[in-house]
Amino acid sequence: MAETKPGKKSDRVTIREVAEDAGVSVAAVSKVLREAYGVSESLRAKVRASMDKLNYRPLASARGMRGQTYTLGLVLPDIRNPFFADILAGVNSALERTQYQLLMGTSHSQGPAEEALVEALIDRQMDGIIMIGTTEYMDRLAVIARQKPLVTIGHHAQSSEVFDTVNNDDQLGARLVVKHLLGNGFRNIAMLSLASTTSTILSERELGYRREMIEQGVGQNINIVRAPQTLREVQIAARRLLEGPNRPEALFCWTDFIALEVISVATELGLSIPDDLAIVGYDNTMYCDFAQNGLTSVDQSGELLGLQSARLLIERVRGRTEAEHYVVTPRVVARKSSKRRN
Amino acid sequence: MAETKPGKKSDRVTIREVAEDAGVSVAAVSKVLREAYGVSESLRAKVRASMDKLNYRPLASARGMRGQTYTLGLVLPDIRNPFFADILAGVNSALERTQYQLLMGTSHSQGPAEEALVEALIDRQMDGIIMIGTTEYMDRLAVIARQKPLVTIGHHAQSSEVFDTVNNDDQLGARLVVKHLLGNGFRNIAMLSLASTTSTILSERELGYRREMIEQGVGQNINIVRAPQTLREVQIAARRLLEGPNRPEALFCWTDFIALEVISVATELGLSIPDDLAIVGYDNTMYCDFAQNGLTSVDQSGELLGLQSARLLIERVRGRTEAEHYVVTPRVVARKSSKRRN
DNA sequence: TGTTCTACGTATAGCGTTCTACATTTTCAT
DNA sequence: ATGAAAATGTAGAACGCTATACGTAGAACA
Repeated sequence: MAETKPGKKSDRVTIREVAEDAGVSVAAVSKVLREAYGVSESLRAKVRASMDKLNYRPLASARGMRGQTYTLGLVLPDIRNPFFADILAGVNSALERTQYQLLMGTSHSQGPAEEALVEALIDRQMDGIIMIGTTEYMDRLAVIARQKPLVTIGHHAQSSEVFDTVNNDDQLGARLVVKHLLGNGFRNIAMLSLASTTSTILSERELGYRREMIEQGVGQNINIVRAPQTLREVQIAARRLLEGPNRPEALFCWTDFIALEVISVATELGLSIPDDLAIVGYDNTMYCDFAQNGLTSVDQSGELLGLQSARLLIERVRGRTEAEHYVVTPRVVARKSSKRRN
Repeated sequence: MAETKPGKKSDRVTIREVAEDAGVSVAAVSKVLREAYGVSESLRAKVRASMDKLNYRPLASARGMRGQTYTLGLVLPDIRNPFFADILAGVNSALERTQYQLLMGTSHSQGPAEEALVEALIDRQMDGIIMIGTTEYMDRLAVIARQKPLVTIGHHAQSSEVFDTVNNDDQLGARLVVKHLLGNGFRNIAMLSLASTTSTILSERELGYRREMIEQGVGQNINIVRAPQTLREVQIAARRLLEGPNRPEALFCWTDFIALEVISVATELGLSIPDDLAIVGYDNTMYCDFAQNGLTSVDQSGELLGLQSARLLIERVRGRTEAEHYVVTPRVVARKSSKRRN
């Protein structure tokens, strides 16, 4: 085993060597690889044997020059949000027995970074792209969709003709929360939302909250506080809300992660949960279940969302062109943080 | 704007078109792209202008066929552990102003999946790879390192000649925890570790815990419980430990995430923290700071680890061949969960 | 005035696949 | 038997870059 120039000249097995070993043409091997039409069972077996024997693995870049790379890209706004782990689990399980591989990138919730990341994924020849909680505008998404198959998760664009969407019914989710809280005796319900001009899921939730509050006759209590993404800002907003006059009896937070932060602030202020303040989150992530949190939350089944998005994306990669829109029905999972007042 | 066959024929600008627009050769454009030697200032300006004008972006796959892809791969064992978000932030900030792009994949803490993922990254022509908390054996890592520049985070292999490592001093970290707990009046200190045969960081921590316990004269209290990765198993192990005879006064958990789970179990059992049970985690993730957790933890500065690993990896990609090993000194961040007993 | 460098550009052969076009063989009605 | 159609295989031109090898000026030196 002569040591070559370190880290340079790779001893990779190529399709040509497989072909020689199997005594067939390169084209034949390629056909086997792609499971293309026109290969006899015996030829396939021969080639497969050679591939195994030589431990051959096709080079994705080379494949990408002509066809697919069998790589799907996932854009994540924020790796800190544990909900995304659920989605990811779903995506990965959908991809398990396929030859597709998932590669992710994070955009840190920032617009320009997200755009750059998507471009990077396109430059790297992803066969398709899944975008979670994107902040891009509709026209930008259309531009992306023109270049690569696209599925969004957590972005309401059911009218889109050019890409697929996967969502839960956010408006219903918010309505369920209001109903649940009212049913437990909380009437002065505020909502802690995100200061974003482009989040369609937030506007759906706000809409649901507003409508349900009005329909249930507590419209006068509507109070939406919008804070920026950062934990510090959320903390400030929560503190102001909880220390100010007319403190709400219950607070509906736009994501579990934020709700946990609010629990922390409330605890520090000496408030008792849920007696002084009920708290409800969204996503029903695993942290909700911890006894010290006991957080009531809306379950939108992240794993299912991930699974469906992967399924839709692969369909698109395989050639489907009409848009599909998948919607999950959310449900409230009640825990300590919103137990009936005594 | 004639609509081509949807999603197929891309209208990507190629290097050839840039060359034509700028009135130079393809080779010249390539040189500008790679910042290679032998380009005059005027030519560079001309080419740059054309690239901007045509909105040219090189195709990574094509570049990869001959040279670099300017893509780095990151292998994550488990996206749920919030500590990895800190590392990632460091890596990304190191890559910010470079032309390198980071792509991640998760292996769900499973050996075979991790190996497959690394192969997938190699097949996709990553210029280099960062592996976090790998469970691979040394010889496998050497095989990987022979194919691509490699840096590990959270894997003690300071003797490695073929890849770089980035770590905190885990043995010291464990010692500091024991010292801290003893200083706060807890003498019966148990350790909740991971059932893994390959984790070098765990064996380092166990070693540090053992040694410090002995050196401090409480060697008779040494008690290491090893649980598998899953939350359910951890819950069972924790419950057994806390309900059994000779319940420890303090429990040192191998990662914050697990410590939070233990807090949950202890709370459910009606134990008061820290009076009945002190708890210490590792990694000092953001959840430690939440008032409902107030978790004492060991800070190993994930962001710094990430930053350094990216720096080392790029150095390697650029040609360095001697191994480097970076070590961070950990420190205990004390919070409510280990306050002095009264 | 040569001669030798140095700086700057270009032509072009790959890199490892895919896929179209075509050639050959086999199958199947008639 | 006889075509026609189906099945199976191959050759070879791309794909968009990189990098080697080489050409050509002008500068520097003797």
